[in-house]
Amino acid sequence: MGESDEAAHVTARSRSSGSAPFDTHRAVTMKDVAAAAGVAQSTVSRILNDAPSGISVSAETRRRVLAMASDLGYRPHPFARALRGAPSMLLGAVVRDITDPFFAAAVEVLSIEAKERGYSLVLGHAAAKADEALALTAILETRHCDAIVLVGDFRGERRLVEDLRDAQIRVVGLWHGSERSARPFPTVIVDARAGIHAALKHLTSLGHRRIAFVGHASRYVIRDRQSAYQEYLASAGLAIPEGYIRHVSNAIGGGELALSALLRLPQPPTAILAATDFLAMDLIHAAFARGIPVPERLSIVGFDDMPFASHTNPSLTTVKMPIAEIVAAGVELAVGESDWPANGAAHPPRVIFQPRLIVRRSTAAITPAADDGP
Amino acid sequence: MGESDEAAHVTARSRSSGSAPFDTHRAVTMKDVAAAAGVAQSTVSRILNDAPSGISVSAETRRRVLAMASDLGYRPHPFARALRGAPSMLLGAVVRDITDPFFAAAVEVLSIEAKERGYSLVLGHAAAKADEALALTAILETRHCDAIVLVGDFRGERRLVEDLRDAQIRVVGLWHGSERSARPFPTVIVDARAGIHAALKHLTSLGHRRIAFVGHASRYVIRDRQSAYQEYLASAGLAIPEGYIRHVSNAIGGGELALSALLRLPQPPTAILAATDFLAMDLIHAAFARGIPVPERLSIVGFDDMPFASHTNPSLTTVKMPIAEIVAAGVELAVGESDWPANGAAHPPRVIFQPRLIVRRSTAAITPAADDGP
DNA sequence: ACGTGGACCGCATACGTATGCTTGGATACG
DNA sequence: CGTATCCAAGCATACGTATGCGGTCCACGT
Repeated sequence: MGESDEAAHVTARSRSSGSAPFDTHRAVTMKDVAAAAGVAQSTVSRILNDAPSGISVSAETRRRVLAMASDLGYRPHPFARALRGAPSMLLGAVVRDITDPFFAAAVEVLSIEAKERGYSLVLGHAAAKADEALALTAILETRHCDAIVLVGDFRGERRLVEDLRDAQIRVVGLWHGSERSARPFPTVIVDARAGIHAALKHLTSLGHRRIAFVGHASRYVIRDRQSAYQEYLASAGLAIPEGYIRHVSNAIGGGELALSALLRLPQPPTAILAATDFLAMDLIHAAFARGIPVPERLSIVGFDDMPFASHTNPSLTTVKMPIAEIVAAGVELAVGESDWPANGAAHPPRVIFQPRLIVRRSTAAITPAADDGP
Repeated sequence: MGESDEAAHVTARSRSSGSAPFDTHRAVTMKDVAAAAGVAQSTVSRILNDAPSGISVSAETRRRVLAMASDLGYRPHPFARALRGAPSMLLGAVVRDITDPFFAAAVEVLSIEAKERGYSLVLGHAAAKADEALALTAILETRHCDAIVLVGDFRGERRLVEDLRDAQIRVVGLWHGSERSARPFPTVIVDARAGIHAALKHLTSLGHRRIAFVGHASRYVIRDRQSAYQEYLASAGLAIPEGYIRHVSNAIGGGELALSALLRLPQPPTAILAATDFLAMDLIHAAFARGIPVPERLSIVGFDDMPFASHTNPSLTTVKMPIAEIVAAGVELAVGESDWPANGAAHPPRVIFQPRLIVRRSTAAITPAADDGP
């Protein structure tokens, strides 16, 4: 122990020269490279950046500088570059609720998509219950970024949206707003109405007439889905019995809550349209816990086609979000060669993708037994 | 159309003054604030930063400057600050495989934990099949960060680890390495051996004797779990029949592959230890598809306790990773007041957390029927 | 009246990089 | 031999901020 103790002291002393916590003896700069190669810093800069045009450097000098740069392990300092006006190659992402598996999946894709264009992703902060002040912080801190992409619907954060609209930076909203809502900046969305209608058409074609809706009412996106649900059933001439619309939180336990309420109804539904896959999964789990087989006595359809939707038991019939396409289009709008707003269009562009119904095993034709009520 | 067209032209012309894609008419700087308030830029800096000591500014000047700054909407320029040596408040995260739900969950927690300390998260790139060169890129691009945290085991990327060890920046590895492996930088890990042993003890106490292992062999972490599995069964005097260790990819379909191979064995297992919850879930799904009830005829235990583990059907018996604790400890090491390496310790610190067995419904006591083979 | 000190604030510089302008030298051309 | 031309590379500056240092003004003390 004594020996290692001594060694420790030596290490400690040899480290104590700097005030920085990590004793980072100044990274090597262009100046260092220049000095080592015996040229001016500007020359180093030109060589390393392969100056666009109008310059010229002798092959010998170039070789020497490159060798020195490599020897010394020179790395460009991104901040100094950005200070000169170069893009920071940082893409800010403000995500609605990062604990939501659906958004997590979106962020994954976003990360990959950004990478392919040479951008790194900066995760902004947007706590689920963020007050206005907190939301604002998200922008301030994201000011290093070349562009910001919103992941999720932020219509609820009016202040945030306004600040973003007025910000001197490109902003793109993914899943922000509906086809009918205003668009303060370019958005990429999905035609939720069409998706809901497809899901309901599927259920009615299986013979279902008593279809309930379970969702998280405090989110705009969910309200849109609910509207589409009501609209479709109305146009199909089907009544929505009282209590068939259940508002529960989009968290574990929400499904159980909704299901128990629905089962207490005089005429329980034979099918449930869940506003998200997460809720659908929770509903299936709750149903099994009560011994109600899905889909034999209760059909359940979700929305999103989140990563695990194909691996629940039973696998989930759902409406597939074209996540990859949406994110790709968003990134293109954010850091691609989009010509908005310079093209003089009256409104920011809005790209709308069509979702697709994925029929799996959580839905089945209605049976007499089910029709009697579970 | 004609009128809006004209308006469009006006817009286009009024926008065409700058070369920047977004015509960002130069953000307001301290100089602007200074000019507006009739003071020097340095004075503005002092006032806005509430100079630490030894200065003094008249209340009147301070008021005027603050008012001007607010009026003009001044925002500090993070790059310029960082150039002066201030921390960038950026925390780099290099994640093993962002498409893995377990890591996705870890990133979520990491994001929140970083936020609480005022840091933003920068997602580094580490494609699953990244070659050495690509891996290196991850650091270069992360150079803006104050610290880097590795999420996952990177023992396979030797070059990356070496570069990181020599880098002039704090690095922390989460889930990197085992209790016995070398540690090039501080790490926070979990005692996987203890976890595996607890899971196996649970299975043997339920009467299981024929226990298979399914995992993804190309990952170090999984190999550690496999070693622990072999070690325990050996010490318990249980043989591992040939073919009981199945190496499949940690992706959808891997479970089906492993299960079909196991069922073809002369003596199929009565229980399966899956190296990850993801695989366990896939195995359950595959079992149900074949009409094999879990846990009645086949017990399955996972590892990780990923977000959905409690909501599969049946819910998953698994070993719970203390994700929150691990991430918190990691962030503390990365950006907290850790005294390493200045404290002269011979090795970087290594924090080891204990996992905990969570018994749910995917495991059950062995039955005569199961013992006959599924 | 003259020095002294304190309160208040401006000047100048540095951080690392990119780039316009300039300079030195060599070569070519008249 | 003088001048125009071109290549190679250096000088200087700007980006936005933080800070050591120096300067001005006023009040006060002797």
